Amino acid sequence: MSLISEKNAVTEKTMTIPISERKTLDKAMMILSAFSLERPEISISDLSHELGMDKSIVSRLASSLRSWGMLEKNPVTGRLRIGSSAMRIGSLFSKRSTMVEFSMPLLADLVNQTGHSAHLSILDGLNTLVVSTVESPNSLRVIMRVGEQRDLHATAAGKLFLVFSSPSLIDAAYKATGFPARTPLTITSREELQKGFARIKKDGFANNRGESTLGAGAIAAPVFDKEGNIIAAISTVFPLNIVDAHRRIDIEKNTLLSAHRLKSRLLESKF
Amino acid sequence: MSLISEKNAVTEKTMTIPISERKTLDKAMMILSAFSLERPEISISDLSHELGMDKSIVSRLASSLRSWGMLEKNPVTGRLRIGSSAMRIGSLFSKRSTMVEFSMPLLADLVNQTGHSAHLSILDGLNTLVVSTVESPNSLRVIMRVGEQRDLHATAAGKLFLVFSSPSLIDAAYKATGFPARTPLTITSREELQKGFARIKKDGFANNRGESTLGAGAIAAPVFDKEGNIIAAISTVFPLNIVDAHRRIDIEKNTLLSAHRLKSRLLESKF
DNA sequence: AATACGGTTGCTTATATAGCAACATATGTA
DNA sequence: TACATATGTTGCTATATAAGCAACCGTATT
Repeated sequence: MSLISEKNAVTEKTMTIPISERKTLDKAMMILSAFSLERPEISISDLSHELGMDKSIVSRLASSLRSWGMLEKNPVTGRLRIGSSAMRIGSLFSKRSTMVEFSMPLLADLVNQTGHSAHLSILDGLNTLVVSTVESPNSLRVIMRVGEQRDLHATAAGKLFLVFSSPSLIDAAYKATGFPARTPLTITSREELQKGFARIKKDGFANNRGESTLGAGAIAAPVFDKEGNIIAAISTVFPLNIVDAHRRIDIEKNTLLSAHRLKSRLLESKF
Repeated sequence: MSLISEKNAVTEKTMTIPISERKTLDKAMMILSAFSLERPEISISDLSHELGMDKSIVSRLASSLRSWGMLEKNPVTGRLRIGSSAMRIGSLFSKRSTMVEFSMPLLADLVNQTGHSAHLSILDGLNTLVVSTVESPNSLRVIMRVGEQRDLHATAAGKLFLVFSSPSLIDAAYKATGFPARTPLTITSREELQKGFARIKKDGFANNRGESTLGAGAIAAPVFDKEGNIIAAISTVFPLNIVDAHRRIDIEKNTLLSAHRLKSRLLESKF
């Protein structure tokens, strides 16, 4: 169920791709898509129940996927999990991998300076996609994982994409899902959201104060290519209650600086 | 051609998985596997020629894979490349993603201290697999990419797995492919390779001096879990001609330290 | 304008797969 | 020990599905 809707979501996002008609492949993709950060391991039975496929189908598809290294069996639990080939292939995701590598030391520096976790996101359809993270050594930290998809309307990085990329993006996002409330603080009105855009343009960075997760704040700065298009966003995320106005300014400054540095590093390479 | 052999290689590695009989899925996997760091973008025609499939098949499979976000079209060149879903799914590769995140700031520190690139590898079948890298800001540096697979016999990290994991590993690796020479300096004799193992056990780290790439050296230190099994290796890689004995000792010390720190961080979390 | 090339689509036949049931294996229970 | 339950694998056949061909479209090249 949820998988089918996810698939449709992808289709919606890209807009131009016809509904897939490769049923076998679709089933295999449903299996792969069933895994998530929350559920990294699933048994064949569970898959067959949840996806509404016969056990035998799941078993045979899983066997094929295993032979390709896309899935593997946890030798302890006997359940399926994502395999190394998936990682190897996934790591090829566009030339963006270059950007990920360049961002790593910059994010690490940023984390050292602010004491908070930092991550790099890109625009992926109608969501942001976390492509690189460095965790704060602090025990009190906000955790983000590579591969996570987040809202455009309720995150600092997302707002940057709404502000700095095509104006049709906000239309498309609004039409697709509206702006659902993730917390009581989420800005769910399109007008109110757009009211904040002038400030973001002026400042050159965006804010999030508990709009996505209660108690968590973020400051994000855009990374532009040489044509001035936004290609990514660097965010610093932190618990709101330990960041006062003074620290906030420090975070803003350092996050902006990191974004500029990443831009420079990308420009000086052929990218 | 090469793809079929790669598939067989995977099958050989895991030993227990029957040859896949899902033809449609196999073709889709052949397509996905055709992409690599060297060839991140391929046209449908090229795929159809190289994989010996009809254009129409590749076109339709690619269309399905695109609808799932596993592939995308570069809007500029019109060619296919790996999509965001592949990255999202691939990032789930085992709980090892936890390890990757923990390793990031440690690797960044290591790079700052030594001035050379560092990476984290795991054992993946009969190869090492690079799961995390931080590049040196230095222009003279050895480049490694996440997702790269490397030899057990010709890399510093690989030797660690041969020494510290199951003794059957070296048998399996030798039987499968022998120890092919990657450079004139590669140790291709099993006896000679094993002669070095005592030293590695005593030192607690492994070396590579141009055995994998001429002019490139590496020092790798093992990361153990609480049972004492090797679960990963941290390597520092560098151009041999700019590292004298003194700097080498510095690299050894810092690489070992990073590995110990990663172990500690993993132990203090539930991992 | 003509040609070549890359990509997509319609159609039909051959075949690969879905679904069932039987079997196998592991785990739990009386 | 035997019985019961749950999970995973395999054999079989009807039928849904994909392969292969050719036609077609669009774009670049001459």
